[in-house]
Amino acid sequence: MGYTLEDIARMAGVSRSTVSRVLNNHPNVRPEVRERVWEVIRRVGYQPHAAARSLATRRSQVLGLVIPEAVSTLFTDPFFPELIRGMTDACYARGYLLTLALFQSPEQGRRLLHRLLSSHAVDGLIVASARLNDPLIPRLLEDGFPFVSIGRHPDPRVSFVDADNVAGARMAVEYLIRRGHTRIATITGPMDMAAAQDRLEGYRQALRARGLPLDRRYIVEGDFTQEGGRAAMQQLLGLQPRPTAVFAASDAMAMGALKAAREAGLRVPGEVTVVGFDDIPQAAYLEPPLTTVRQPIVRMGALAVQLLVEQVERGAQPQRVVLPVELVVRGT
Amino acid sequence: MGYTLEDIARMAGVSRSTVSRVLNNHPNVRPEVRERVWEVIRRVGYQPHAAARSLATRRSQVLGLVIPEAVSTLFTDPFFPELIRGMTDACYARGYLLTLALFQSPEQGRRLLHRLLSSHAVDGLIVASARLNDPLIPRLLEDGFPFVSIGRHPDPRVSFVDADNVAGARMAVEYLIRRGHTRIATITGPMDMAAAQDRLEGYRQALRARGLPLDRRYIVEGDFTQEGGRAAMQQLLGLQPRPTAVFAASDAMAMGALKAAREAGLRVPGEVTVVGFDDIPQAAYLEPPLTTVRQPIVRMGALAVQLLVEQVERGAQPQRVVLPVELVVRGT
DNA sequence: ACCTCGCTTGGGAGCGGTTTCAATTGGATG
DNA sequence: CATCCAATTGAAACCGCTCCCAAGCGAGGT
Repeated sequence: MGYTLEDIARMAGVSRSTVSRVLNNHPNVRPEVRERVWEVIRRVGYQPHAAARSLATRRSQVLGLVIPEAVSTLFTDPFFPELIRGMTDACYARGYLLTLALFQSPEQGRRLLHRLLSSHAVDGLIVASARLNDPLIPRLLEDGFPFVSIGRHPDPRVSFVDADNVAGARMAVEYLIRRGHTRIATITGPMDMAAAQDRLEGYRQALRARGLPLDRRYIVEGDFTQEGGRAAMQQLLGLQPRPTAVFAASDAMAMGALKAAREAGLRVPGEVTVVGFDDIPQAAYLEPPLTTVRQPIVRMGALAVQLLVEQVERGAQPQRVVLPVELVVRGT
Repeated sequence: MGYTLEDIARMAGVSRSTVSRVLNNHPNVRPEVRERVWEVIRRVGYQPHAAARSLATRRSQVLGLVIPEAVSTLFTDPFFPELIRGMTDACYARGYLLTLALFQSPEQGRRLLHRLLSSHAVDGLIVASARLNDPLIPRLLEDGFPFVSIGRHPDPRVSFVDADNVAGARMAVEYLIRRGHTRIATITGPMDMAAAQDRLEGYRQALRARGLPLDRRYIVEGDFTQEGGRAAMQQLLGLQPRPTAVFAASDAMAMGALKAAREAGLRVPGEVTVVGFDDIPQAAYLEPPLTTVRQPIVRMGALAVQLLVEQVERGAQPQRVVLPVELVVRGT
């Protein structure tokens, strides 16, 4: 606790500069000196002072995870913990730390963001699934600040990592079609989120590909929450003819839909079938177990960190990565 | 982007020192000068360079949230997001940032912790519900490093914030007793966690207080997960006489228990009643809605930050806070 | 034997703040 | 009007690291 470069240098009988070179793997150090210095470093468990190093390198070795207020209500989704797991591991492996920027209001968001950026507290940001019209992203672009978005963004300057939501939704709906359903409804997410748009697009593509009619009334907007799914399902159950299957754009909404169906006295499955999206842990435990679409969330987090670090350290160009998803067929 | 103290000083026609004094609210600055300096600071949106300040003050203004590997499997619980919400807000309000230390293995944990501590990257840590025998806490104590535990710890030198698990469990079991149950079983958490011990203790107290017998076979250890709850319930259902009610020490386990009961062909409620603990969002949506115990998680997070900051900034003595919980009676 | 050149090494100037200390100022006091 | 003291201000040292630059060194070439 409390050694400095100077101390290590003295103990190893060299200068501060040499110890610094050893620490940073500079080539021009005689091997035996290098070893002698490492010896001392290991022995006393020396770690360079983060702030001092940041000050000199103009790098904080910290990344930030931004969760805008618009999605912070979804924060209790298991999506975020998994994302964070993927991100922290990738960060630590590269010598970075991960800090949280959780906004509860636009005002708080603006203030915190300003502080974060202009105090040089973070080298780059990962923005978790903002709404498409969130002012956050234009602002970061304007500032030229390195960031990666989780979830696609139309602007070509934006790096992002996304799951193939279109394909996932298509697979889910095709599955329903193969099971013989023809009156298939969907409960979408908030339509200002890319994931919601893409899942709806996948639904449309699947119907079109099989030549099924597209009934506007069968498309109801939800908000990715259980309660929203329930409300949307109640609306669907009032239709004539009633849909026999529903593709919910999230498992939470699928659970709400199931509840609504049961409350209406319908047998599930039997009179109505529901599939979801996300593969949250509960999905397997529902009665009946939910067929759903699994995204590689941990990988997405890790990849986002990788892209961001490349951007920060080597000024890499914007990259757009879409990862494949997987249909998980269960009881329904 | 990129003003320094020097720049501000020049623009305001004063010296670096004076600007520093203004920023840090030192008393001895003439009011008109102070105002003139603030003027400039606001106009250009100046923020001091975090690393430079840290280097000089020997404070990073960053707190860390440690999630030991033992509980990182529970990370998908809604418990953590809520805790984090409470913590981030409290941090921002005090000018701190929150960084994550998520361990996936003891080895990774040790390394990261060493790096965190000796690089002065964080001023203090909040340790999320470690197991009682986790070597983490003795180590922090030995280093004299400021930290607060979420969940009680026997060592008197440890500051902690905890929910009143004993009372919560007692309330849940008393509720079952009032409903006329006499054969009440419990599914506990891992017994090396304080919360699990305390909830079991509450169960015991309730039975004892009402003069009900304590049947060892009615106490089965789970692991706080849904699957663990299911397995434990299967064991309970094999007993003669079968318990008519079960207190599960977590909602996740309660859900697993419900599933096991249904798989065994039992009516719920009716042939068996289940209550839980935690009040996770799904609890209200179960069929039937789950009676459970709610902890003030957000407040716990905020309070932990407050205690930690007092410890860091004013060297406050260890404090132990236990917050009241609330029984949420639902359908069961 | 002398010179060049490349590899090692150490010295020192920052990086952008805080804080000590001494100098200056202005008002109160005798 | 001279003296003293507190309030205000600026200069400079320092926090611990990186990196530029110049000096020292030995090897290879002539």
